[in-house]
Amino acid sequence: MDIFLKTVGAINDETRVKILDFINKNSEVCVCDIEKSFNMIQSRISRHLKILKDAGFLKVDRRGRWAYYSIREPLDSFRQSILLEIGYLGLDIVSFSIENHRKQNF
Amino acid sequence: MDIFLKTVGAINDETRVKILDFINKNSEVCVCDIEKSFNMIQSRISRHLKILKDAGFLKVDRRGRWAYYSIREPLDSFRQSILLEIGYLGLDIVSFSIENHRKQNF
DNA sequence: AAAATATATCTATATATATTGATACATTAG
DNA sequence: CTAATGTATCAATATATATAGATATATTTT
Repeated sequence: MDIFLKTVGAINDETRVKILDFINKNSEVCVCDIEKSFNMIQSRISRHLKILKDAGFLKVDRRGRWAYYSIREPLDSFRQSILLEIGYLGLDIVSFSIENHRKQNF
Repeated sequence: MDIFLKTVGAINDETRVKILDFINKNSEVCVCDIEKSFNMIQSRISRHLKILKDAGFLKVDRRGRWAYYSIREPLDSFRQSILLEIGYLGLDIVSFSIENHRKQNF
């Protein structure tokens, strides 16, 4: 029950639903990408990312001074159905351009 | 987004998850059945049932002085996946005996 | 080493939600 | 009609969660 409620609690917030959808559509993003696209202060985003990660939706990969967040794989069918449902919401694609630091990594 | 958050908010509560599972396993129950099985005061149960109903999980059928709650049909695939996941939680089956007033209705 | 950058965490406060007890309303029994 | 029963709603309070701003930490650049 605790894990279920943690999972559900994580998506019971408009900001986190949008962030989750954003990451799902952009494969891998750093906190600063979200910060710029959502126009929110960084502490708020970090907090939401932690909640989504602890709920089993995200994984983090720290490279250099950046923390890259992406959808955790493999994802169980319940969380998959949640991502699918969020996809149906038709949330606006937030403008997002790959930063210079990332281009250098490719 | 509003409907999504209402749906998710409805299952973001241990009591409601248990009530939903109870109704799912018992097909159709009245408020008093839940009251007896869960040992909770009636106003609390009515409030939770309203939230679950407004979130699209339940339907009510008023017959006589009783309000019978059951899983709404048809249920979309997202809510179905939620019920399935709740079923996996293996919540204890709460003891439940059909009341006399219900036997008379059959 | 010092400054700059990216992210995480803490603290105080604001906002939302759950609970209880009281009360209202509707239906049925006497 | 009146009392009893089942359910819904309201008001006050308790508890949980979100937010902003401050601060901490870790990495990289100079």
